[in-house]
Amino acid sequence: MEYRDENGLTEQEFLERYRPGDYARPSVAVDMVIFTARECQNDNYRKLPEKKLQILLIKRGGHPFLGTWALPGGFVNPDETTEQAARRELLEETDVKNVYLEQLYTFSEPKRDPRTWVMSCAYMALIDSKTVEIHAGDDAQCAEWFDVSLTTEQSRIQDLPDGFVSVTDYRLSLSSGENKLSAIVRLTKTRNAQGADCRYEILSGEGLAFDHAKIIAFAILRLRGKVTYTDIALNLMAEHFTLTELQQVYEIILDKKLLKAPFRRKYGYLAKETGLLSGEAGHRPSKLFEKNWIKE
Amino acid sequence: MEYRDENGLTEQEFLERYRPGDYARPSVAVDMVIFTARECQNDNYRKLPEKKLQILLIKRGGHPFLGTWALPGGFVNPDETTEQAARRELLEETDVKNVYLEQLYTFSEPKRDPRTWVMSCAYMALIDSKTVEIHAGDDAQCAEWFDVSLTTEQSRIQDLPDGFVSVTDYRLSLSSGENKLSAIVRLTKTRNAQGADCRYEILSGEGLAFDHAKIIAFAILRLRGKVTYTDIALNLMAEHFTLTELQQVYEIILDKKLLKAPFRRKYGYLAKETGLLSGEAGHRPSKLFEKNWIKE
DNA sequence: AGAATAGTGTCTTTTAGACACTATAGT
DNA sequence: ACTATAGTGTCTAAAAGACACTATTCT
Repeated sequence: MEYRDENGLTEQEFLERYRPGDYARPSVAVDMVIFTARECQNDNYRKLPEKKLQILLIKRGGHPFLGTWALPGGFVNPDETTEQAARRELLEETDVKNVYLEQLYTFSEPKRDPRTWVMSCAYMALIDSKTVEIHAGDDAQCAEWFDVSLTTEQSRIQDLPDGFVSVTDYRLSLSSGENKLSAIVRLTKTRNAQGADCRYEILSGEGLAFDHAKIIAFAILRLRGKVTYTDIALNLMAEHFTLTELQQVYEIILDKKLLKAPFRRKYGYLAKETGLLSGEAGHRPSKLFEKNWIKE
Repeated sequence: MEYRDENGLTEQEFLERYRPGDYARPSVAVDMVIFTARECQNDNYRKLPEKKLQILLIKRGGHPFLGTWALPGGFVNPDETTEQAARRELLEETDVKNVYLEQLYTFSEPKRDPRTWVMSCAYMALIDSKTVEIHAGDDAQCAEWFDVSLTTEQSRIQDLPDGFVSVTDYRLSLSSGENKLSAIVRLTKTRNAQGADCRYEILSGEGLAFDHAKIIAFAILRLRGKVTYTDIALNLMAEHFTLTELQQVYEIILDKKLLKAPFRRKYGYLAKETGLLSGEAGHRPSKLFEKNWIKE
């Protein structure tokens, strides 16, 4: 292109002369909500182990929010995309190289970090619990898997002349042995002629750093939303799995029981028979399947 | 909180002494894909006006990409969220204050802007074409509404031992009178044990600045995905509308014809009767409806 | 034998798709 | 009367929900 601008410069010349201005720039971090579905121990040899939805949190070893728990993450370098930064951090924190990674949302409240202007590009990662090991990172005292649940505490809808406002308070609960964290995250949806809006706020919560309660709630709602119409749940499964295990994963994500027969009719196509059988349980063995990704 | 860190500082003391380090920081911009559904003129007095899906583009008046067309947008200030920045820019560019605004994705390829490290937090805005006026912004020569379409040019799926790779080439076409822009955007989806990935690249394209072809394609695919299971399309409607108009909006978003009766059964609940009737067309008048937002 | 899970059959209800029909204002 | 759209009825096929039934392994 040989256009010249009002100073008579070509693009090449312009770029050679270009100096970044003095505009303020934010730091940009990535924060990761790393989900896994882990089996708990069981007393009864006959019963199947229960599954729990878990996320990885790191205890902060420095200010701010010293002593509280935070999502794994770090700053983005100038030579990488946010996704590359997320993968790099994931590799530092865990030993997992290949995972499902999805960008969620960029949180940009100017005061979300008390130090300075920091935006957070949040990612959701899904990994098979069997392939993970935790590495304690540099700036972390320790990393722990927390059982996580998000339940509706209260929900109100108010009609407007030409729309409505709905306010839902979610309780986010996290627990790992002795450590129990909890927060209330409010989602306010407004819809009328004056526009459409969707706002998250943290009403209360102890023990979680920054706005991470908001990010976790956002991630769970996204996961819940996508699980029924995508194959996203397969990313939480091991190489071989039973249909009951797949159903358990759906149940912990959706936080409700499902009926067996309709579940298998609806989602059975996500699993491909391998000919293998599970065994050594106090009951009939089940077929082992492998992932059958939806091709599109 | 009265925890002290390894230097014996409380959080308060730490923050007072905190100086931002010398880490490189990106500039962060917002770019907006502003959709509207506009009626075209018609020759036959009997026929209904056709609707077109349009987006707003601005002709660049300076380097880089001088003379090409770009999405409206601008840099985020330190005292605002990306969403506030998007609303501010929207108000500068058009006179629209209240719109549906949804964050799409943060594009962060280090070289996406030839000047310097600039991330773009992309937003999608939906507005009723009847309420918009265009203001030419400061740095813009002119702003125009472009008819937009995204069609599949080619699609290939290759099986992997434990998954697949799918490659879809989309043709993005934009036109506004004499101005015709076109680009091919490739979406590569990989899914196997080595991870799950979804990557957009611009294969070819003239006349669109930066990576904006990618952003526009992303926005259209998001809009298409959401229109069938949300009330998002209502944001493109005027205060009063007919069911046929609503169906037209679905058709231009999905880029296919729909049957009338099933459409009305499925989406009729999005419209609330007003008792009003349209008239002065060469055929039977139709009921005028108002928006009936889904409450949840 | 009995417990616990694996896996299937079938009924009902709901929803989607296809198409045909009737209704009505304006020229 | 004719045109183009408005609006409805109905048939079929597919999908979702509920529940009951049979099958199988290990202690």
